[in-house]
Amino acid sequence: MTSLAYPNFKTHFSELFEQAARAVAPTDTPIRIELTRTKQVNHGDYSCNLAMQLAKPLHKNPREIAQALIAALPPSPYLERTEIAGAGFINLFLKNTAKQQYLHYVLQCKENYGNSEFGKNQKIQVEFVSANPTGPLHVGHGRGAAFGASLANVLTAAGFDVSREFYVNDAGRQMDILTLSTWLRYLSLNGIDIPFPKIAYQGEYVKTMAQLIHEAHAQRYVHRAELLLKDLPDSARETAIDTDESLDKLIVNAKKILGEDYAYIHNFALTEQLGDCRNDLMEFGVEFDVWFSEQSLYDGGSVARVVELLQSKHYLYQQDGATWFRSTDFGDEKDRVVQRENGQFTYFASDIAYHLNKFERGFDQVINIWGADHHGYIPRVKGALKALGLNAEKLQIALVQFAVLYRDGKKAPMSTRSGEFVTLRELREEVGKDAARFFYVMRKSDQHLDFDLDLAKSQSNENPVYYVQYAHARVCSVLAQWDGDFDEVMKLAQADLTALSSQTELSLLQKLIDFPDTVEMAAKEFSPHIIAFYLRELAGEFHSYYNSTRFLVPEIPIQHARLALIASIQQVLKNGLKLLGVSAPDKM
RNA sequence: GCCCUGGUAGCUCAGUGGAUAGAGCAACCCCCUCCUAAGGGGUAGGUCGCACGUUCGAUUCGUGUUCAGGGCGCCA
Repeated sequence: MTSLAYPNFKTHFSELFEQAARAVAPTDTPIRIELTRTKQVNHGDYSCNLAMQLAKPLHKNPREIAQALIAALPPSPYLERTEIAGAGFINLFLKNTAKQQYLHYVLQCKENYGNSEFGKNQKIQVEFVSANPTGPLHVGHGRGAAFGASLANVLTAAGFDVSREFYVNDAGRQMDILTLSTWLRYLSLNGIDIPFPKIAYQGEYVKTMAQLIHEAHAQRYVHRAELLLKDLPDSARETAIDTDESLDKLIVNAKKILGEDYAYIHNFALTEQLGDCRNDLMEFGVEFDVWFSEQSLYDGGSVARVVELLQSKHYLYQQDGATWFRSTDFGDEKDRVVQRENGQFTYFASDIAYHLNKFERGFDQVINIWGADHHGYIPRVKGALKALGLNAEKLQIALVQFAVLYRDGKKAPMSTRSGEFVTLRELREEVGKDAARFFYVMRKSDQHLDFDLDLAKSQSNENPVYYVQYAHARVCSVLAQWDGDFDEVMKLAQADLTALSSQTELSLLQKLIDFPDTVEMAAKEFSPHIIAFYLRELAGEFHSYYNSTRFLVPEIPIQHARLALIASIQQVLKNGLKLLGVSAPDKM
């Protein structure tokens, strides 16, 4: 192998076929070079269907075309032979030496192996989680977090310039309800008891915040109950409020009574909850580059401005006192309100401003990760972008289905009512970060996920997380027992590798070669689960190898060659697990 | 009613316009004087929901149909 600037074999062969096609077919023939990995060993390593594609435009027998293509194929130092098979497949057989020498490349790249230039450094934003900071994250948010973080890692590895963003809904009515809830709990601590509204935040964490405020400021925010209940029906003194209308009145009264103190409680609750959320996510291995405040869009006038902009483009109209956006012009089912009768902008309005802001920041691509229950929201947001004259294609929405927890074979309740929901923190405490991260991305994101808590906790061969991690630990253990030092492991990159010639070894080599393509595929398809499946397959082949073959054999060339192979496997397992946010332990 | 998803082995799920449709679990049989058995080997298990169409070729694409889950607020 003269050039150690190791190519991606798929790309390399694609280029050769491109040239061959030009020699065989007229230049204006539309061609799509498709190289796929074969499933069966006797079909070689890669397969190309070009001859069958060309059969129609060239009016020739595919096998005949295949022969012509092979004749026109420029020579490659990595290619052992080609074969025409079946209806006209061209099967490519890699040289064993090409596969063996490839290990040098893997060991040189180390933690960078698997990375590619696929994304061409394009700026891409991934916005995910973006949960209301009104309480702890629950297991539904967990899936969005695990998916988004893994996707962002995969995109980074595939050569994109990724920015991870959390949109903080710090402006809406939900924050007002949290503020009110906190204050009511605080009043209760001070002996002023008003029946706690059924639709306010019930969780214990609200009481905790109230306690903290009480400890820091004693009676400073105490006011008479009569003032708070002004304009509300007399029944509110005895029975808890359960309508949105009454709750809104309470909020209005609270703002009036507290004046500037309202902002204090609001900010206190926001800071507490956001801090808790950030902390929770950090412990889950999920971090963000940007925390974007919704309130800032109001403060800076962006929301009002974007509404005016739509107005000037005649996409808005008045009806029933509200201002509507003509989203039906862009394929939505109905028009949507941007400004309510009471003058307040809707969440949709700030969302338009937010998306405009994203586009103004110059991303080549913007990805929103939403819960699947938001799918009906897509046409109106894209519609708004089109109305603003922006390229809505740049925005892609990845929908994540909910996860359903199973315990003892039965659904675990996941209600958000009355504060009794399973939090992400509880899940992490129960099954651990690694199992949670892995299980969340084991399935395609747009599929329902059955999360088996017992399986995730089990320390057995049934647990796929341990299966992969164990493969890594096993390699570590072998390398630890080898009486060479760490520098010698590096020197393995110089080992003579021709000893790696068994079917199992060649298959493992090919599996390692596949890793960058797998990462690229996962990035292209927004599908980190592909990495999880890949890792399980690689671990499986390794375990099988481990059981069939001894590595620490007396013959040094064989020993070094095998150690180079398992060291490479170790590296790829580690790199892959890192993409998923799962640790690669040395010992288990 | 309209709009999304999905229906693949007993269960949970991958997969692809192509060559004999895969994995894990469960079931059954086997393997530790041997680098971690949290492992491995083997057996068995399928009309890829149903029908029609496009194609040289469909489990994959399209249409219809059926079943299941979700979504359709001046909520976020």
